[in-house]
Amino acid sequence: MARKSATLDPQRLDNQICFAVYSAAHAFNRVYKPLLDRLGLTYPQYLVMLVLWERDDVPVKDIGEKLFLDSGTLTPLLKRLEAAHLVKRTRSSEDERQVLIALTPQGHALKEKARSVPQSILAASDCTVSELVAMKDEIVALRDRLNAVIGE
Amino acid sequence: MARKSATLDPQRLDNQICFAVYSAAHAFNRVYKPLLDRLGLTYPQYLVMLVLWERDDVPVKDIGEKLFLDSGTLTPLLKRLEAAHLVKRTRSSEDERQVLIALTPQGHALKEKARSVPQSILAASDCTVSELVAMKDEIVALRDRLNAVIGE
DNA sequence: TCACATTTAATTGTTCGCAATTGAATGTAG
DNA sequence: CTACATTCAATTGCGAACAATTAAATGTGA
Repeated sequence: MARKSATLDPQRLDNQICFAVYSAAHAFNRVYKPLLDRLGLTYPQYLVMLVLWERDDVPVKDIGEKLFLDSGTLTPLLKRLEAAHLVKRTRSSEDERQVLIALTPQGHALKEKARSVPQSILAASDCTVSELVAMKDEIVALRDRLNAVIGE
Repeated sequence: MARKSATLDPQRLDNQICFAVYSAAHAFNRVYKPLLDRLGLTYPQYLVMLVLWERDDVPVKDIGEKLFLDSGTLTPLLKRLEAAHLVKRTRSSEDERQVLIALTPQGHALKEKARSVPQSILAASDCTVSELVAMKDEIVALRDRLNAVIGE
Protein backbone atom coordinates (compact mmCIF):
# COMPACT_ATOMS: atom_id res chain seq x y z
CA MET A 1 0.00 0.00 0.00
CA ALA A 2 1.43 3.33 -1.01
CA ARG A 3 1.73 5.65 1.97
CA LYS A 4 -0.05 8.90 1.18
CA SER A 5 1.66 12.15 2.03
CA ALA A 6 0.21 13.68 5.18
CA THR A 7 -1.08 16.73 3.36
CA LEU A 8 -3.20 14.58 1.06
CA ASP A 9 -4.31 11.76 3.35
CA PRO A 10 -8.11 12.07 3.39
CA GLN A 11 -8.28 10.24 6.71
CA ARG A 12 -6.20 12.91 8.45
CA LEU A 13 -8.03 15.19 10.86
CA ASP A 14 -6.53 18.43 9.59
CA ASN A 15 -7.50 17.62 6.01
CA GLN A 16 -11.18 17.34 6.75
CA ILE A 17 -13.46 20.26 6.02
CA CYS A 18 -16.07 18.85 8.35
CA PHE A 19 -13.70 19.24 11.29
CA ALA A 20 -12.90 22.78 10.17
CA VAL A 21 -16.62 23.57 10.20
CA TYR A 22 -17.22 21.70 13.46
CA SER A 23 -14.39 23.45 15.28
CA ALA A 24 -15.27 26.86 13.79
CA ALA A 25 -18.82 26.46 15.06
CA HIS A 26 -17.48 25.84 18.57
CA ALA A 27 -15.11 28.81 18.27
CA PHE A 28 -18.03 31.04 17.31
CA ASN A 29 -19.99 29.72 20.24
CA ARG A 30 -17.19 30.62 22.64
CA VAL A 31 -16.95 34.15 21.22
CA TYR A 32 -20.70 34.61 21.49
CA LYS A 33 -20.93 33.28 25.04
CA PRO A 34 -19.89 36.43 26.96
CA LEU A 35 -21.93 38.66 24.64
CA LEU A 36 -25.07 36.57 25.00
CA ASP A 37 -24.62 36.04 28.73
CA ARG A 38 -25.40 39.73 29.12
CA LEU A 39 -28.68 39.14 27.29
CA GLY A 40 -29.46 36.02 29.26
CA LEU A 41 -29.49 33.91 26.09
CA THR A 42 -27.70 30.83 24.86
CA TYR A 43 -26.62 30.75 21.23
CA PRO A 44 -29.51 28.56 20.00
CA GLN A 45 -31.92 30.76 21.95
CA TYR A 46 -30.36 33.80 20.24
CA LEU A 47 -31.00 32.18 16.86
CA VAL A 48 -34.66 31.70 17.74
CA MET A 49 -34.87 35.35 18.79
CA LEU A 50 -33.32 36.40 15.48
CA VAL A 51 -36.07 34.50 13.67
CA LEU A 52 -38.77 36.10 15.82
CA TRP A 53 -37.34 39.60 15.43
CA GLU A 54 -37.81 39.16 11.69
CA ARG A 55 -41.32 37.75 11.91
CA ASP A 56 -43.41 37.33 14.99
CA ASP A 57 -46.24 34.95 15.88
CA VAL A 58 -44.97 31.97 13.93
CA PRO A 59 -45.60 28.26 14.47
CA VAL A 60 -42.84 26.10 15.95
CA LYS A 61 -42.54 24.30 12.63
CA ASP A 62 -41.54 27.50 10.78
CA ILE A 63 -38.82 28.24 13.32
CA GLY A 64 -37.61 24.68 12.92
CA GLU A 65 -37.41 24.98 9.15
CA LYS A 66 -35.40 28.17 9.32
CA LEU A 67 -32.96 26.80 11.89
CA PHE A 68 -32.95 23.14 10.77
CA LEU A 69 -34.13 22.04 14.21
CA ASP A 70 -37.01 19.79 15.26
CA SER A 71 -39.55 19.97 18.05
CA GLY A 72 -37.42 17.75 20.25
CA THR A 73 -34.92 20.59 20.42
CA LEU A 74 -37.29 23.54 20.15
CA THR A 75 -40.04 22.61 22.59
CA PRO A 76 -37.87 22.69 25.72
CA LEU A 77 -35.89 25.67 24.41
CA LEU A 78 -39.06 27.67 23.79
CA LYS A 79 -40.34 26.75 27.23
CA ARG A 80 -37.17 28.25 28.69
CA LEU A 81 -37.66 31.41 26.64
CA GLU A 82 -41.21 31.54 27.93
CA ALA A 83 -40.00 31.09 31.50
CA ALA A 84 -37.67 34.05 30.85
CA HIS A 85 -40.73 36.09 29.75
CA LEU A 86 -39.33 36.64 26.25
CA VAL A 87 -42.00 34.73 24.30
CA LYS A 88 -45.55 33.52 24.70
CA ARG A 89 -46.70 30.11 23.42
CA THR A 90 -50.34 29.81 22.38
CA ARG A 91 -52.07 27.05 20.52
CA SER A 92 -53.49 28.25 17.22
CA SER A 93 -57.28 28.44 17.11
CA GLU A 94 -57.36 27.84 13.35
CA ASP A 95 -55.20 24.72 13.52
CA GLU A 96 -54.98 23.32 16.99
CA ARG A 97 -51.97 21.19 16.10
CA GLN A 98 -49.84 24.30 15.84
CA VAL A 99 -48.31 26.30 18.69
CA LEU A 100 -47.68 29.93 17.79
CA ILE A 101 -44.67 31.71 19.24
CA ALA A 102 -45.04 35.42 19.85
CA LEU A 103 -42.63 37.92 21.38
CA THR A 104 -43.50 39.60 24.65
CA PRO A 105 -42.69 43.31 25.08
CA GLN A 106 -39.45 42.22 26.80
CA GLY A 107 -38.73 39.97 23.85
CA HIS A 108 -39.16 42.88 21.45
CA ALA A 109 -37.08 45.16 23.65
CA LEU A 110 -34.19 42.71 23.70
CA LYS A 111 -33.59 43.34 20.00
CA GLU A 112 -32.16 46.76 20.80
CA LYS A 113 -29.87 45.37 23.46
CA ALA A 114 -28.67 42.75 20.96
CA ARG A 115 -27.89 45.28 18.26
CA SER A 116 -24.18 45.44 19.09
CA VAL A 117 -23.66 41.68 18.95
CA PRO A 118 -23.03 41.30 15.19
CA GLN A 119 -20.40 44.02 15.12
CA SER A 120 -18.60 42.44 18.06
CA ILE A 121 -18.50 39.20 16.13
CA LEU A 122 -17.26 41.01 13.05
CA ALA A 123 -14.45 42.53 15.10
CA ALA A 124 -13.51 39.11 16.50
CA SER A 125 -13.51 37.63 13.01
CA ASP A 126 -10.84 40.15 12.09
CA CYS A 127 -11.62 40.34 8.39
CA THR A 128 -13.63 42.53 6.06
CA VAL A 129 -17.37 42.34 5.63
CA SER A 130 -17.03 41.37 1.98
CA GLU A 131 -14.68 38.52 2.84
CA LEU A 132 -17.14 37.26 5.43
CA VAL A 133 -20.06 37.55 3.03
CA ALA A 134 -18.17 35.56 0.40
CA MET A 135 -17.29 32.83 2.90
CA LYS A 136 -20.84 32.77 4.23
CA ASP A 137 -22.25 32.29 0.72
CA GLU A 138 -19.84 29.44 0.01
CA ILE A 139 -20.65 27.71 3.30
CA VAL A 140 -24.39 28.11 2.77
CA ALA A 141 -24.08 26.64 -0.72
CA LEU A 142 -22.16 23.67 0.70
CA ARG A 143 -24.71 23.24 3.49
CA ASP A 144 -27.56 23.24 0.98
CA ARG A 145 -25.84 20.62 -1.17
CA LEU A 146 -25.36 18.44 1.91
CA ASN A 147 -28.97 18.88 2.95
CA ALA A 148 -30.07 17.97 -0.58
CA VAL A 149 -28.25 14.64 -0.25
CA ILE A 150 -29.95 13.94 3.07
CA GLY A 151 -33.38 14.51 1.56
CA GLU A 152 -32.91 11.65 -0.90
CA MET B 1 -33.99 55.39 12.22
CA ALA B 2 -33.18 54.47 8.65
CA ARG B 3 -34.51 51.03 7.77
CA LYS B 4 -31.66 48.90 6.51
CA SER B 5 -32.21 46.82 3.41
CA ALA B 6 -32.72 43.17 4.28
CA THR B 7 -29.61 42.05 2.44
CA LEU B 8 -27.43 44.29 4.59
CA ASP B 9 -29.13 44.10 7.98
CA PRO B 10 -26.47 42.57 10.24
CA GLN B 11 -29.15 41.38 12.66
CA ARG B 12 -30.78 39.20 10.00
CA LEU B 13 -30.34 35.45 10.38
CA ASP B 14 -29.40 34.78 6.78
CA ASN B 15 -26.69 37.44 6.85
CA GLN B 16 -24.78 35.85 9.70
CA ILE B 17 -21.77 33.71 8.95
CA CYS B 18 -22.02 32.10 12.36
CA PHE B 19 -25.41 30.63 11.43
CA ALA B 20 -23.99 29.45 8.12
CA VAL B 21 -21.24 27.63 10.01
CA TYR B 22 -23.60 26.36 12.71
CA SER B 23 -26.10 24.97 10.22
CA ALA B 24 -23.37 23.53 7.98
CA ALA B 25 -21.94 21.67 10.96
CA HIS B 26 -25.34 20.11 11.61
CA ALA B 27 -25.75 19.25 7.92
CA PHE B 28 -22.37 17.48 7.98
CA ASN B 29 -23.42 15.62 11.09
CA ARG B 30 -26.56 14.37 9.37
CA VAL B 31 -24.59 13.17 6.34
CA TYR B 32 -22.08 11.40 8.58
CA LYS B 33 -24.70 9.72 10.75
CA PRO B 34 -25.59 6.75 8.50
CA LEU B 35 -21.93 6.23 7.58
CA LEU B 36 -20.77 6.24 11.20
CA ASP B 37 -23.70 4.17 12.43
CA ARG B 38 -22.17 1.27 10.52
CA LEU B 39 -18.96 1.78 12.49
CA GLY B 40 -20.80 2.15 15.78
CA LEU B 41 -19.41 5.66 16.26
CA THR B 42 -20.87 9.09 16.82
CA TYR B 43 -19.24 12.01 15.02
CA PRO B 44 -17.24 13.27 18.06
CA GLN B 45 -16.15 9.69 18.72
CA TYR B 46 -15.04 9.46 15.09
CA LEU B 47 -12.95 12.60 15.56
CA VAL B 48 -11.23 11.04 18.58
CA MET B 49 -10.52 7.92 16.53
CA LEU B 50 -9.02 10.05 13.75
CA VAL B 51 -6.65 11.56 16.31
CA LEU B 52 -5.69 8.15 17.65
CA TRP B 53 -5.20 6.65 14.19
CA GLU B 54 -2.59 9.36 13.61
CA ARG B 55 -0.86 8.91 16.96
CA ASP B 56 -1.60 6.33 19.58
CA ASP B 57 -1.11 6.25 23.34
CA VAL B 58 -1.72 9.95 23.96
CA PRO B 59 -2.95 11.72 27.09
CA VAL B 60 -6.51 13.04 27.23
CA LYS B 61 -5.15 16.56 27.23
CA ASP B 62 -3.51 16.14 23.81
CA ILE B 63 -6.75 14.86 22.31
CA GLY B 64 -8.52 17.82 23.85
CA GLU B 65 -6.08 20.31 22.34
CA LYS B 66 -6.45 18.84 18.87
CA LEU B 67 -10.25 18.79 19.02
CA PHE B 68 -10.76 21.90 21.20
CA LEU B 69 -12.61 19.83 23.78
CA ASP B 70 -12.15 19.56 27.55
CA SER B 71 -12.21 16.64 29.95
CA GLY B 72 -15.85 17.28 30.75
CA THR B 73 -16.66 16.21 27.21
CA LEU B 74 -13.87 13.71 26.66
CA THR B 75 -13.95 11.68 29.86
CA PRO B 76 -17.43 10.22 29.35
CA LEU B 77 -16.87 9.90 25.58
CA LEU B 78 -13.64 7.95 26.12
CA LYS B 79 -15.36 5.73 28.65
CA ARG B 80 -17.93 4.86 25.97
CA LEU B 81 -15.15 4.07 23.49
CA GLU B 82 -13.57 1.88 26.16
CA ALA B 83 -16.89 0.14 26.77
CA ALA B 84 -17.00 -0.51 23.00
CA HIS B 85 -13.52 -2.10 23.29
CA LEU B 86 -11.98 0.43 20.88
CA VAL B 87 -9.56 2.08 23.35
CA LYS B 88 -7.85 1.35 26.64
CA ARG B 89 -7.43 4.02 29.33
CA THR B 90 -4.41 3.68 31.60
CA ARG B 91 -2.97 6.12 34.06
CA SER B 92 0.57 7.13 33.13
CA SER B 93 3.24 5.79 35.45
CA GLU B 94 5.55 8.74 34.73
CA ASP B 95 2.91 11.35 35.49
CA GLU B 96 0.01 9.94 37.43
CA ARG B 97 -2.16 12.94 36.63
CA GLN B 98 -2.35 11.85 33.02
CA VAL B 99 -4.56 9.16 31.54
CA LEU B 100 -3.15 7.67 28.34
CA ILE B 101 -5.50 6.56 25.61
CA ALA B 102 -4.37 3.63 23.48
CA LEU B 103 -6.11 1.81 20.65
CA THR B 104 -7.11 -1.80 21.09
CA PRO B 105 -6.65 -4.18 18.14
CA GLN B 106 -10.32 -3.55 17.30
CA GLY B 107 -9.65 0.17 17.46
CA HIS B 108 -6.78 -0.19 14.99
CA ALA B 109 -8.84 -2.44 12.74
CA LEU B 110 -11.65 0.07 12.54
CA LYS B 111 -9.40 2.41 10.56
CA GLU B 112 -9.72 0.17 7.50
CA LYS B 113 -13.48 0.03 7.79
CA ALA B 114 -13.57 3.83 8.03
CA ARG B 115 -11.45 4.35 4.94
CA SER B 116 -14.42 4.95 2.66
CA VAL B 117 -15.99 7.63 4.86
CA PRO B 118 -14.08 10.67 3.54
CA GLN B 119 -14.87 9.91 -0.09
CA SER B 120 -18.55 9.49 0.74
CA ILE B 121 -18.47 12.93 2.31
CA LEU B 122 -16.67 14.32 -0.71
CA ALA B 123 -19.37 12.92 -2.96
CA ALA B 124 -22.11 14.44 -0.78
CA SER B 125 -20.33 17.80 -0.83
CA ASP B 126 -20.65 17.75 -4.60
CA CYS B 127 -17.66 19.92 -5.35
CA THR B 128 -14.02 19.45 -6.27
CA VAL B 129 -11.28 18.56 -3.84
CA SER B 130 -9.47 21.82 -4.52
CA GLU B 131 -12.61 23.86 -3.83
CA LEU B 132 -13.06 22.02 -0.54
CA VAL B 133 -9.43 22.49 0.42
CA ALA B 134 -9.68 26.21 -0.26
CA MET B 135 -12.83 26.53 1.83
CA LYS B 136 -11.34 24.44 4.60
CA ASP B 137 -8.27 26.67 4.77
CA GLU B 138 -10.42 29.80 4.93
CA ILE B 139 -12.61 28.36 7.67
CA VAL B 140 -9.60 27.18 9.67
CA ALA B 141 -8.05 30.64 9.41
CA LEU B 142 -11.28 32.19 10.64
CA ARG B 143 -11.52 29.69 13.47
CA ASP B 144 -7.98 30.42 14.56
CA ARG B 145 -8.63 34.16 14.56
CA LEU B 146 -11.72 33.59 16.71
CA ASN B 147 -9.81 31.36 19.09
CA ALA B 148 -7.09 33.99 19.35
CA VAL B 149 -9.67 36.52 20.56
CA ILE B 150 -10.94 34.07 23.17
CA GLY B 151 -7.45 33.60 24.55
CA GLU B 152 -7.17 37.28 25.45
C1' DT C 1 12.16 20.86 52.87
C1' DC C 2 7.75 23.09 53.02
C1' DA C 3 4.09 26.04 51.48
C1' DC C 4 1.88 27.29 47.49
C1' DA C 5 0.61 27.31 42.69
C1' DT C 6 -0.22 24.65 38.58
C1' DT C 7 -1.62 20.77 35.93
C1' DT C 8 -4.65 16.99 34.86
C1' DA C 9 -8.82 14.24 34.83
C1' DA C 10 -13.06 13.44 36.84
C1' DT C 11 -17.53 15.02 38.41
C1' DT C 12 -21.93 17.69 38.60
C1' DG C 13 -25.50 20.30 36.56
C1' DT C 14 -27.59 22.70 32.59
C1' DT C 15 -28.56 23.09 27.77
C1' DC C 16 -28.44 21.44 23.07
C1' DG C 17 -29.45 17.95 19.25
C1' DC C 18 -31.61 14.10 17.42
C1' DA C 19 -33.99 9.48 16.91
C1' DA C 20 -38.08 7.32 18.04
C1' DT C 21 -42.51 7.34 19.76
C1' DT C 22 -47.01 9.25 21.25
C1' DG C 23 -51.35 11.62 20.85
C1' DA C 24 -54.25 14.92 19.13
C1' DA C 25 -55.89 17.53 15.06
C1' DT C 26 -56.46 17.77 10.32
C1' DG C 27 -56.68 16.18 5.49
C1' DT C 28 -58.25 12.79 2.07
C1' DA C 29 -59.93 8.78 -0.55
C1' DG C 30 -63.66 5.97 -1.26
C1' DC D 1 -69.53 10.13 6.46
C1' DT D 2 -66.09 6.84 7.64
C1' DA D 3 -61.31 4.87 7.44
C1' DC D 4 -56.98 5.95 6.81
C1' DA D 5 -52.97 8.75 6.31
C1' DT D 6 -50.58 12.95 7.41
C1' DT D 7 -49.16 16.82 10.20
C1' DC D 8 -47.64 18.92 14.36
C1' DA D 9 -45.93 19.39 18.97
C1' DA D 10 -44.58 17.02 22.98
C1' DT D 11 -42.05 13.41 25.27
C1' DT D 12 -38.30 10.05 26.34
C1' DG D 13 -33.70 8.56 26.20
C1' DC D 14 -28.94 9.10 24.90
C1' DG D 15 -24.79 11.54 23.66
C1' DA D 16 -22.42 15.69 23.29
C1' DA D 17 -20.65 20.47 25.05
C1' DC D 18 -19.31 23.44 28.59
C1' DA D 19 -18.98 25.97 33.17
C1' DA D 20 -17.66 25.23 37.68
C1' DT D 21 -15.79 22.55 41.10
C1' DT D 22 -13.00 18.76 43.18
C1' DA D 23 -9.04 15.93 44.15
C1' DA D 24 -4.75 14.13 43.30
C1' DA D 25 -0.12 14.67 41.37
C1' DT D 26 3.48 17.55 40.10
C1' DG D 27 6.23 21.81 39.86
C1' DT D 28 8.34 25.92 42.05
C1' DG D 29 10.10 29.46 45.13
C1' DA D 30 11.73 30.73 49.50
